[in-house]
Amino acid sequence: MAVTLADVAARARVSAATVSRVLSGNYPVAESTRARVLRAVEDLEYVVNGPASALAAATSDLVGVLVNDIADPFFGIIAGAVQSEMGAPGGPAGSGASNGSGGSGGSGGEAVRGGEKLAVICNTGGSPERELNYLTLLQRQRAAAVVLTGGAVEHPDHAAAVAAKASRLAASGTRVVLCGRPPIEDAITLTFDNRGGARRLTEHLLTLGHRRIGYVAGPADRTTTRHRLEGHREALTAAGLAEGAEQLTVHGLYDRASGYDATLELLRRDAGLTAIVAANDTIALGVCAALRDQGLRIPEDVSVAGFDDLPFSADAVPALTTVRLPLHDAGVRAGRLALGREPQPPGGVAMVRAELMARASTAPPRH
Amino acid sequence: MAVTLADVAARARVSAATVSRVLSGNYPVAESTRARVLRAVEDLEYVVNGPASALAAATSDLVGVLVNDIADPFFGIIAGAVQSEMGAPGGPAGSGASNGSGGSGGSGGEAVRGGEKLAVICNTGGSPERELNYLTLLQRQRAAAVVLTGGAVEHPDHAAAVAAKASRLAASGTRVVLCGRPPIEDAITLTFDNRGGARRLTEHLLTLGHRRIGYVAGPADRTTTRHRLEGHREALTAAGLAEGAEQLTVHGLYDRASGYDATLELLRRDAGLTAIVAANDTIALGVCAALRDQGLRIPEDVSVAGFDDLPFSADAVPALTTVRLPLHDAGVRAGRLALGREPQPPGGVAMVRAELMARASTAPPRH
DNA sequence: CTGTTAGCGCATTCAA
DNA sequence: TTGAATGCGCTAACAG
Repeated sequence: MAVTLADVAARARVSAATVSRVLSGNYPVAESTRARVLRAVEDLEYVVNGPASALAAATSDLVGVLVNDIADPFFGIIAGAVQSEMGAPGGPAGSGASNGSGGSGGSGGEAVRGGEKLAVICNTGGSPERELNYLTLLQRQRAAAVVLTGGAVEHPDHAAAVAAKASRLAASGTRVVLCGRPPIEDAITLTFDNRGGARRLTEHLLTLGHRRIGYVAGPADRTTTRHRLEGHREALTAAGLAEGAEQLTVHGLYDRASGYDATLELLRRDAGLTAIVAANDTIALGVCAALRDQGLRIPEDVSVAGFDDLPFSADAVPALTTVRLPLHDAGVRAGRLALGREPQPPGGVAMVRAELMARASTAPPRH
Repeated sequence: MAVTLADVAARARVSAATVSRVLSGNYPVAESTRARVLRAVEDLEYVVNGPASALAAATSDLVGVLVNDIADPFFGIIAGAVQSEMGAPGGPAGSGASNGSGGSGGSGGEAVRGGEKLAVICNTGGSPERELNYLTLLQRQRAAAVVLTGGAVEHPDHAAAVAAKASRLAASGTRVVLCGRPPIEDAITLTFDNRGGARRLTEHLLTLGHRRIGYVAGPADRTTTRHRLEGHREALTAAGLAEGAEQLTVHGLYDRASGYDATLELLRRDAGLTAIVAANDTIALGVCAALRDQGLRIPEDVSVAGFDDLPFSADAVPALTTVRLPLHDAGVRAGRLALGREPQPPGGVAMVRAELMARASTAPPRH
C-alpha cells in the first residue's frame, strides 16, 4: 500500500539495512551511498512507519502530556511549553540541498526523520477515570515519556492507581514527569510552591491591614486546592485570625462562574469583608465581576487577589494582585526532563518558586 | 521485558490467536475460554502493545487534532469536544465481574482494550512549519484520523503543501477532517459561517444607528480573519459606507493585548467612532479595557461586539454582543466524522451556522 | 469454536 | 562500509 523501506532500498540499489542506517543517522555510511538513499527517499516521498519502527526498536517517539482542562490557559501554557521542547536537538544534518525539481505542491515538511518526538496533549477534564485511561493508552503506545500536569486528585484509591501505573510505565522504560503536583515514586517531579505562595499573598493582605478576608477555593479533592488553602490559613493563623477562616471559605470549580457565585455567597455570610482571595486568576475574574455587580469598587471597597499570574491578569482592570508561577519555564523544564536532556534534580524533586505580584487590585481597607 | 500476548496465552492455556480475539472482541469465543483469558490478562496486568498491533493490523488508534493556539479557549473547546467523542462506542462487553483479589493499588483503569482511540492535541502555535511537521509525524504514526481546526494560513505555498499532505494521508487510509477552515480536496470539511455571521453582526450595529464603526481584525494571512472582515465590509457596503472602512480597520493578533492597542489606534484615527467590532471575543475584551482606560463607557459612548461567544462573553461586564459559533457541537461532529461514525455531508462539506447574540455591550449611539 | 501459519515494516545482530 | 538473516508482538487468513 504505502511505500516502505524496501522500496527505497530498491530504488537506491542498497539493502534495507543501509537505508535504515542512513535514516537513523547513528551509524557510519559512505557519503555517496547516503546521498543516493536520501534522494530515493525524497523521490518516493517515503515516510517512516512509526509502529513498525517502534516495534522493532522497542521505543516510540510519542510523549504524552496530561492536562486537567485544556480550555484553561494555565494548562495551555504549560502544555505549549512542553511541546516547544520536542523539536530536533541541535542543527540536524540531512535534509540536504537538493531542491527537488518538484511537481506541484512541493512537500515543505522536509523532516522525513529527526530527533523529534510527537508531544501530544491529553485532556482528562479532571476525571480520574480518564486520567487512568490515558495512562493506559500511552502505555499501550509504549510512549517515550509521560508528563502529568496540574494538581492531582486526592482520592486514596485513585492516587494509588496512578502511582501503580507510573511505576509500571517507569519499569517499561517510559519516563514519567510530574509538573505541578506532589511527588510520587518512580517519577521526576517539579512541584509548585503553592503553599508558600498562598501564604505570602495573604500576608500581603494582612500587612495592608485587612482582617476579614474571604477565600474562594477550588474543588476540595485537589492537591493544588488544598495547598493553596493551607498557605492562606497558615498566614491567618500566624496573625491570630484562625477562627473565622472556615466561615469565610467557599469551594467551587477553577472557573469564572464559581468565582462569581462564591463571591455572592461570601458577601451574604459577611457583608463587611474587605478582601477576597481567589484560588486562581480565573476565579478572581469572576470575583471582580460579582463585586462590581454589587456596586462595590476594587480595591476601594474590597481588595481582590488571584493566583498563577496568567497573561490577562496584568492588564485586567484594575491590574490583579496575584502570585506568579513561571508556567512556561516549568513546562520547558518538564519537557527537557521528559526527554532526558536535563539531569534529574537531587532526589528527583525540584520546587518551582512562586512570586508575589502586588498590583492595583489590593490596597489598604477603607476603614 | 514486558508481558506479551504469548504470556497471557500460556497462562490461560490457549493460543495467542484466541487471546487476540477475546481482546478485540470482534470474533466469537466460548464464554468459559473468554473468562479464563480475561483472568490471565488481569493477573498479568497485560497491556496491548500498540505499535505491534498497529503494524499487524495496518491501522492505529491515534487521532491527531491540530490547533493554532492551545492557550485559546476557542481551540480548547473544540479539541475537548473532539476528544470527548473518542470513548468506546456503546455499552462495551468485557471487563467482567471479577474484582481481583488484588494486592495494593488495584488498577482502576479497567479497559485493557476497547474501541477507544487516543485523541491527541498538537499545538502548531499558528506556525505553518509546525503544522506540516505534525502532519508528517502523524502520518508516520499511521494515525487513524487527523482533525485540522481553526483558520488556515493563506500563503499559497503552504496551502499547497497542506493539501498535498492531506491527499497523501487520505490515500494511506487516514481520515482527514477540517473544522473551521475552507474545504480542500480529500478532506471532510465543517466550515464556519464566519462571513455571514460577521455580516449580520455589523448589520445589527447599522440597524442601531451606528455609522462610524471601527474594526479590529486578526492576523492578515488567516482565512478566518479574511472571512470575518469580508462579512463586515459587505454589510458596510450594502449600507453605502464602504469608503471609510479601510481607515477604520486595524490588524493584530487574536489576543487581548492586540485589542487594547488597536483600540487606542482606532481612537487616534477617529475619536468620534461610536462602535468597535472585534474579530473575536478575546480581542473584544482588550477593546473594552482600552475604552474604559480612556474614560469611555460601554455601550453609552462606544458599543463593542466580538465573535465566537466564548463562555466568558455572556457574563462579561457589560455582557458582550457577539456571534455564537457552536464550537462544542462542531468539535463533537468533527470527532464523529473522524471516526466514521457519522455519514459525510453531501459534497464532503457542511457549514456550521453562526448566530447573532445581541447583548448589553451594544446600544444605539449617543447622538 | 480454536489452533497453526504467515507475515506487517523495521532495527539489529552477524558476516563479509 | 555494506548485505543477509532474524525477530519485535500482534492480527488475519486458513485449517481443523
